[in-house]
Amino acid sequence: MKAKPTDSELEILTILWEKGPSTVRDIHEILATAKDTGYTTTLKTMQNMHNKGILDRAEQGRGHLYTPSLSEKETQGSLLSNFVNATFGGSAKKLILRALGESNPSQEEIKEIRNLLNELENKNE
Amino acid sequence: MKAKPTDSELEILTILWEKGPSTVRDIHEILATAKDTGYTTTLKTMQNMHNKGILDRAEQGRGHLYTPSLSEKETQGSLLSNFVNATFGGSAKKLILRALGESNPSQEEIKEIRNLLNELENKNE
DNA sequence: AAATATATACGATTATTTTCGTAAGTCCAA
DNA sequence: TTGGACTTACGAAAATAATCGTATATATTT
Repeated sequence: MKAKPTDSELEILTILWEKGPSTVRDIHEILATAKDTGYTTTLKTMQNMHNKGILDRAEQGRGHLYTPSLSEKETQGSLLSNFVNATFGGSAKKLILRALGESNPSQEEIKEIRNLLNELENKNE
Repeated sequence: MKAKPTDSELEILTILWEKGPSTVRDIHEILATAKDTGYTTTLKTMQNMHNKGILDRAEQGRGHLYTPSLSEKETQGSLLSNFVNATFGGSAKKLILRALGESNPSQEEIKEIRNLLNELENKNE
């Protein structure tokens, strides 16, 4: 029953997925290359996330080391399911067809998707 | 440069996509079956959407008839692109693989997706 | 015509999100 | 041992979203 991250929180999660357990300083330095924001803003947001149960933290020297309390996959899955319901009336097929149509998948990517389709088909037998 | 709809606004857009041009009353009656909310709340939200340029409206009798100012497809496309960037680091492939893995596509749906993959492949030649 | 029903407009309240200033503690170096 | 660099905690302001009450106008019914 974890809370859904806000947009700002998701930015931080994305960095944590990429970099692994990090301090506020670590996150802030990366965040600050992309947008103009103060250190205490990043700190506060991460504290909020910790209070909501979105991030775990451990003592490390003077400060803390933060990690997401759910895995990248779990969080993406829950956001995806939410998004499909809200935007595509719950139809994953519609979302997939639209995403395929609008992205420009390479031959390699098309192959990967085909492979997964084959697997899914076999599972259904 | 249209504003991104909020969650509440998206609920209303979804009904408009389904029902076509509607009055506040029309929308509210449908909304009220799914959640406990007051008429003036629905009215205010639709007025906000009109002010933001998300909805157009025309006089009809005493009241107004509202229509989305962008098509269902345009809005879904823009929300999708936003979501892929924020949640899947911009990788449509990742989103598609995840959506396929977590939904349970029927044989029929798998077929449709394969067809689209074939089309895309031919286009790239 | 008077009462009733229905529509909009508007402002106010509450909740949530985003932002940051300031205080206070800790560590290290001059 | 004093001062700077860095940390967290806390609170509050500012921005955005969601909710609804009340006033007003217009139509419908009796």
